[in-house]
Amino acid sequence: MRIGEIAALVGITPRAIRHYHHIGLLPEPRRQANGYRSYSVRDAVLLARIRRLTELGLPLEEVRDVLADDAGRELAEVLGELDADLARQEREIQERRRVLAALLEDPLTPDAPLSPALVELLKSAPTTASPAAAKDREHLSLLDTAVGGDAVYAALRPLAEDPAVLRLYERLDELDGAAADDPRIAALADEMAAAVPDEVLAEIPYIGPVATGFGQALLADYPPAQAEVVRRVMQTLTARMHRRP
Amino acid sequence: MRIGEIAALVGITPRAIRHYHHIGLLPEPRRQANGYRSYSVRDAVLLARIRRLTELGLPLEEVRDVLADDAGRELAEVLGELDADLARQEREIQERRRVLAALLEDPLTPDAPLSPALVELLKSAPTTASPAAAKDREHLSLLDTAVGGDAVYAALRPLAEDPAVLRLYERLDELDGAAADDPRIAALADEMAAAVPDEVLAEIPYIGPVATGFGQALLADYPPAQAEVVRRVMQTLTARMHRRP
DNA sequence: GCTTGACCTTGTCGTAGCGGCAGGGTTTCT
DNA sequence: AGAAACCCTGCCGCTACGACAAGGTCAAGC
Repeated sequence: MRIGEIAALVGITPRAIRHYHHIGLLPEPRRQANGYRSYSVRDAVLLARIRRLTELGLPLEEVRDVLADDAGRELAEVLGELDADLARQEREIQERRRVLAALLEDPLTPDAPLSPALVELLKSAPTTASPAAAKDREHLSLLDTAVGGDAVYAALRPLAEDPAVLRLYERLDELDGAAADDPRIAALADEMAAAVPDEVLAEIPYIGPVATGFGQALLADYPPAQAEVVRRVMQTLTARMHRRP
Repeated sequence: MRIGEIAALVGITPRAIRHYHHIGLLPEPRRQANGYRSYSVRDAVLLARIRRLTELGLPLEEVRDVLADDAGRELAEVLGELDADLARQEREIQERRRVLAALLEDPLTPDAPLSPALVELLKSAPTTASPAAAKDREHLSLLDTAVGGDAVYAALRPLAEDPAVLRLYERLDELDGAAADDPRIAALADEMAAAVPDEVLAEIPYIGPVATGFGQALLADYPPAQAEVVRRVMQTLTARMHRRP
């Protein structure tokens, strides 16, 4: 038999057969005078076994082991491991589909998939057009992957629902074009820091000193006066975290 | 932030981030004087979205589309397709596990995974030490992948259960070292061909002329006298297939 | 001041299982 | 005799990075 013939017989492609030769899964058959590979029925039987094993999802390397070892016990063991692996994959897929279903069911799906707990929190917050509030929501989506966990969101809920917080955001917005020594900065920073309850701080691992890379990056994201407010708030909060370990 | 910092923040590796830059999924940030990449909070938010999307199993190319398009509708569509894809994978895995369970349950599992129908057929056949019978069982395992289908095995069952067939195998075995013109050949070939019922021929697509690659390969698998028997049987059977289309 | 260790940089190779293509020879049908 | 349908070898491409290699940078400790 030539390669196309045996390939059609066992239902695989000639390319796959050559690949099996290449990796040593199937020995090269003898050649005809013209260089064509000449296959025997025994080759076909072997290829049929290979096909059935690979269709189960067995990697080629393990197929080789099974064919090499004078099978029996080896095969059952390998298939057992394969089943365990497939079971794991199945659980992973089901978990992902569970998350997906939750996302698709909620027509909100802002523009990024968020944890259900955070979606819940964002829903509970009053809507506002404040750019500062929008930016904070982005930071929350970062918190979602960086920290995660329902405890944070539970601690944040009173803050999110408090309409007074909106006024703080608006006052921050008003500092957009202001200078870094604007007189409104000190009071706003004090009030913002005071608005954050201890429970929230307890849930956030450790922001680190303001001079940290993340702190610098955060400040760089704001215009001067707002950055100064953020800097003071961070300083106050980290001091509070240190005082109450 | 430097790359290691932002990587730890969003829970991925620096290598992955560089990879995202390389494929254009995330734009390169500006560099510090020493050449280090300098990341902003916005980058972190983007990376967090990327991470959540990839964790769902979304390929990076589609993640790029979702981030590029001013999302909303696009996202839901992509996630819908993803869910359909995952559902398909889940079905495939379940099917494979179903087959695996059947194989593992049956302590027989000769040395290759066979279709349940074929296993059933082999069980129904009387055990024998005949080499010719063993070879035929290998050919059956080839038939399993080449043709498949319960109808073939149903048609073969009376043949498999017939103890008289064993005598035919034994007579074939006796021709092992014989010459190609042995006087026992003609009678044995006739009887073997006669033993194959029409129902079996009806289920086998078309063997093709004896001179075909497969026919040649099959004959090459037998010593001279046996090959001559097989050749005659094949000839008779193909003639019968032609007479009754 | 000098070393050590933990970072960062670029680049290349490897992964599983083939598909696709290039560039060439063979056989077979018309 | 030309075209279609085979066959050959060999190399690139795919996913989503991990694992090097070979070097530059920076803070801390001796």
